[in-house]
Amino acid sequence: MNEADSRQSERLEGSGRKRVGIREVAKEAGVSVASVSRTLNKPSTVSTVVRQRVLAAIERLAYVPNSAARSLSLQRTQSIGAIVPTLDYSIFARFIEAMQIKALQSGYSVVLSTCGFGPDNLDRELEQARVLIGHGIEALVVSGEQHRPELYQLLQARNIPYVHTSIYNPDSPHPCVGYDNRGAAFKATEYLLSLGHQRLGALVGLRASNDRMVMRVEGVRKALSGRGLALPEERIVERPFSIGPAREGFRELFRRDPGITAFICGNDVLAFGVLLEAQSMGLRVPQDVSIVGFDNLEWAAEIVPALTTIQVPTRDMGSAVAQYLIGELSAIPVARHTKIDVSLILRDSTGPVPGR
Amino acid sequence: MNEADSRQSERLEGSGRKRVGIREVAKEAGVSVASVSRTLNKPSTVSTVVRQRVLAAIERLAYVPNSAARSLSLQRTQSIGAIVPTLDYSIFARFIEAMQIKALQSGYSVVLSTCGFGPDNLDRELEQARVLIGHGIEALVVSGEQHRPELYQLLQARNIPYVHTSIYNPDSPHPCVGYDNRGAAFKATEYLLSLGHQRLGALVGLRASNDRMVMRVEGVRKALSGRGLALPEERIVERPFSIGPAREGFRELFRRDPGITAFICGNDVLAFGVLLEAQSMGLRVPQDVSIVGFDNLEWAAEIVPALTTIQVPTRDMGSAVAQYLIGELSAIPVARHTKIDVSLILRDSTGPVPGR
DNA sequence: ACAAAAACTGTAACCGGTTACAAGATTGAA
DNA sequence: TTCAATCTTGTAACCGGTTACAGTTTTTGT
Repeated sequence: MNEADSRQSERLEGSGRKRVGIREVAKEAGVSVASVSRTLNKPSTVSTVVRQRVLAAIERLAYVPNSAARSLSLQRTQSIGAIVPTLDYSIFARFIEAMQIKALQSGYSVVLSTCGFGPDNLDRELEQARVLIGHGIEALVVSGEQHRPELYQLLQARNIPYVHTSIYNPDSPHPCVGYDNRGAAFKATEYLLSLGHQRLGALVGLRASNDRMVMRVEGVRKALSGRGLALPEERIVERPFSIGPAREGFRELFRRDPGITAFICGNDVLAFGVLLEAQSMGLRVPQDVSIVGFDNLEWAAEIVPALTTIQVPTRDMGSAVAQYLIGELSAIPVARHTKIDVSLILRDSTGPVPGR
Repeated sequence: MNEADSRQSERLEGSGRKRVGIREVAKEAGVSVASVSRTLNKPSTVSTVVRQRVLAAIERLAYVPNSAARSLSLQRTQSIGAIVPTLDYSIFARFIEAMQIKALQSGYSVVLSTCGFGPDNLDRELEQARVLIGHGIEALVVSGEQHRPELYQLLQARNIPYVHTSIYNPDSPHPCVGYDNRGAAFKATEYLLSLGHQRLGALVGLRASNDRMVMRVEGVRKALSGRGLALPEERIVERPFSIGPAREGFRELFRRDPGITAFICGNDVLAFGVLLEAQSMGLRVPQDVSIVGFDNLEWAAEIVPALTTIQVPTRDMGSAVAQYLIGELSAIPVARHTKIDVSLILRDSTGPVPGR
């Protein structure tokens, strides 16, 4: 046994004394292990005298049950997995936070992973899911509805409940708790159309690895086609979700078509980049160009001009996801598809089309 | 057995088929369970032919090891707990994300909890720690160095390694990975002093439940007292970390003392609120008032004027924390106190004191 | 007072991995 | 060719809880 091993086992055993298990407690209290277990889990099935002797013994020995043994025996780990693209975006952070708080109320912990926004996100997601399943999660939540088929195989083979989130698709065979991305983008576009805009540009995330972006573009197109208009691919630019790339993306869109009067953005960060770059190019917002974001981040109301955007109640979504999964796990009937309502927040970054 | 139980056990058993364990894999591959276990854990001790048959069987049966059983056998859960005030602040989100990614490289998962910024955060932290320990975390990271004594008792009784983070205190008996809050605030204040400012105001978070804020105020005071100046309590206002309260906090500070020429803020969100409110009151930044933030959030460089602030490499801190804890767990010698360097980023929200 | 029912308690098997130990196979040297 | 050293492999005990089942005691009903 080398030094590392000995320090290791020292930690495990806890300063020399032998680790106390349920058998030691039973002996100390002069009862059987079953009585100890019952005292802890179903106190009502045990006589007062036994219960008190057990509790005293537990106290005396500073006994703490081993959760791995309990999990193994019960075949439940009391933990839920979550995979999101990143935590470094308020929407997801709030979502996870709300979900974690809700889960805790039912005694579940949340085990977290991120898969990024990159082109390999589906593979990374699958990989993370393997790790999480290996860690014994009882349920899993993933973003969007585009996933590797192997993911579903893994989950279904083990009968692990899961949900798609950030999207709402009542026609999907998969359960989901989310909002209607298409509808939200449709609504925003309708509003721009009502202001007279006809030539829109879109700055979105990487659609190849983000189905929400695909749906939002579809929503824009649906609204446009209702008026005989269109959003050609050359007026769509994809950029990562940060300000620098967004500014550059705006220049690219403007270069391709300086006649665009309204920019619809994949999220508020992109919108902020567009706003900054437009302003630094001397364009007035909203007099010269209108800008619409998505997510309603905290600062969206505060920047100048305040951003017109889509409000998404992410915290509610997090709670609802936890509730759905816990419902599934406790065999409480829950709706397979839950719609979270979003709303269009009108602020100062949008205005009538110029020259009207 | 009621309906709920039957649905429950149906899930556990997996659509009729018996759950595959290591014994099923062994049978499928025509080897012993030991060989399967060895193929997974010490492939070099197993012949190529056996290894391949085992891997094929694992593939065929879509076998995933049961982590509870593994934990029980090895006496380790391969998970690390983390408690942060909130995820809904980029600094913490990035920290957790980096930590999670680093931990994963060594096969550890991160189990997450939040305790808020409120006055009860220490109690909530303790409560969350209990849950996490109950979940079998092998190590724990907490923010700051102010914690309930019971927390340390819990951890020490079980020999669970832990770190303080977001602070650096080489004199503490507790290990930490963080930055020097006092020093950072000192540096920022020195800079303001060099610009001729003498009358500073501070808008910070709730100090009663946030020792980082206490230290930052100390840093400011230390720099001031070096020049025979002071920061009286009436020029300190505490507000929650969001824009609305920050704006209101600025008004309060301004009301108490309209002669303040520089505002040093507990973080960038507070600084942004101050900036917005100052501007909306007709004050020019930095000609009339200077503003300094803390954290260097993504948009700090982009707002107008760009924010002078303290840059904190939170991702590095997250990695370092994971590394420290994993080092402790593997009995690899690691420094007990790790300092993360921060730097003052000079931008446009600070300028010479007016009238000079 | 006595039988039946209810309440309580204990024994031992089980959950699904890991690994000490023993046994069998292979290699290499003499 | 033979025997020891080395490499592979398998068996079965263990990790620390839970709980079915059986046995014992107490309560209840008549």
